[in-house]
Amino acid sequence: MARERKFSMDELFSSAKALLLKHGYEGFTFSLLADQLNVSRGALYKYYENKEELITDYMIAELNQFLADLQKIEHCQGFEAQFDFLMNLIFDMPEVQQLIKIAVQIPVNVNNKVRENKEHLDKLHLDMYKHLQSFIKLGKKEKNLKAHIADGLILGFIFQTIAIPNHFGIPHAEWVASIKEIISHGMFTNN
Amino acid sequence: MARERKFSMDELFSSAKALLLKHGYEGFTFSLLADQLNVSRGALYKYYENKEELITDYMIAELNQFLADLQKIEHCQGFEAQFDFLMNLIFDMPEVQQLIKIAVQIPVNVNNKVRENKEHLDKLHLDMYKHLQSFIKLGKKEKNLKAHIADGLILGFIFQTIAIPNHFGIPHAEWVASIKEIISHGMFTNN
DNA sequence: TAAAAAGGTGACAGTTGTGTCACTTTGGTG
DNA sequence: CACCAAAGTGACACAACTGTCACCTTTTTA
Repeated sequence: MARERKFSMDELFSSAKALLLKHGYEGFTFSLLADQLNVSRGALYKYYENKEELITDYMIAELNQFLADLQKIEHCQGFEAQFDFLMNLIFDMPEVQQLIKIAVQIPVNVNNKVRENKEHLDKLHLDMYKHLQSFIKLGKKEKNLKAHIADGLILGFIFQTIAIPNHFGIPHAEWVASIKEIISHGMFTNN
Repeated sequence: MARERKFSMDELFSSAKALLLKHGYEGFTFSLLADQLNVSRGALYKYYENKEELITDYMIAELNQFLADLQKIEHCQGFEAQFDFLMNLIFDMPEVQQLIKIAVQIPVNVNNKVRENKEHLDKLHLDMYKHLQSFIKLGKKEKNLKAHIADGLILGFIFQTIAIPNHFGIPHAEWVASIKEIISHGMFTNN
């Protein structure tokens, strides 16, 4: 029993995402977002008291989505298949790492809702790492991954590489294949 | 014939650097910088008309320093030595990549000085890539680097890896050694 | 069809950042 | 010592962002 909304939650989140990536946390404002959604600034305050609440709320949704996709890694049999699955997943959502970086900048002393959201985010982030850790463990057990390299570095390495800027416009397929090759066997020949 | 300055150019640059890395381009303000230097905001306007001029000026200095250090790569004989030199250099200046990213956000329509500075920055950035490109060429000639992987990806890969966050506090020496190993020969065993 | 509920608007006051400028402080030089 | 130039200060006017609120609009349902 109410009027129709001028924007959906999905539209709000995807606009927020674009603005966050473009302007960074401190450059993100309600004015920019309202303009993007063709709505008055005041309307946004019906849903969120301040930008910290809005951003954390959006990020929880984004990370939940990523985690849901990540769960499907269980359907892949064997390490090689799981490795391919993970690489493709990360290539499909290359912004996740950047967003996690932005999340760190959000101050928690704004109000209780923000503090709760931040804790929720931390929990999701930890969950993500636990899942990936078990993937790494499998890799080391199956003797595909070098055992002497720390788990945290292996994960960091994989996540970081998808953020390499493709300045020279190398075709996506070649780009992905080369990155997989370097991660797997390095950029040195065997002479 | 003048009064002594309350801050040196070096102090100004290193404060600017810290604030840029902490708050990002849009979060950087003259107020923050003035506070950091224990000086009034007005004093800064004696040197720069706006933050764009200041930031680009600082970045030119930073990139010049990096390029000067990079030139010394010529003193290293052979690809392996140059590779080690480059990795160590990049590990000593891990912020350079992040700063280049920030530089992209600076609008050029502020005034002519900013436009000139931005062009200068682009030139330096290009110089940097040219130097590194010749290093890559040497590597491919000596058959140490896989020839079928694009130069741009090899460089991007090396620069990107130094930005991997060391969340779990792995000791620096182990961290660096592992990264060199993965870049060189990958994270897979040879079974 | 009138009331209720939710969505939306524009204006207001407060805060923070910007750019400028008249003025003061400091230190070297004739 | 007087003066000059560079360095620094604080106040002013303006612009942008923030949070709130009275009021209007749209839709449902009793």
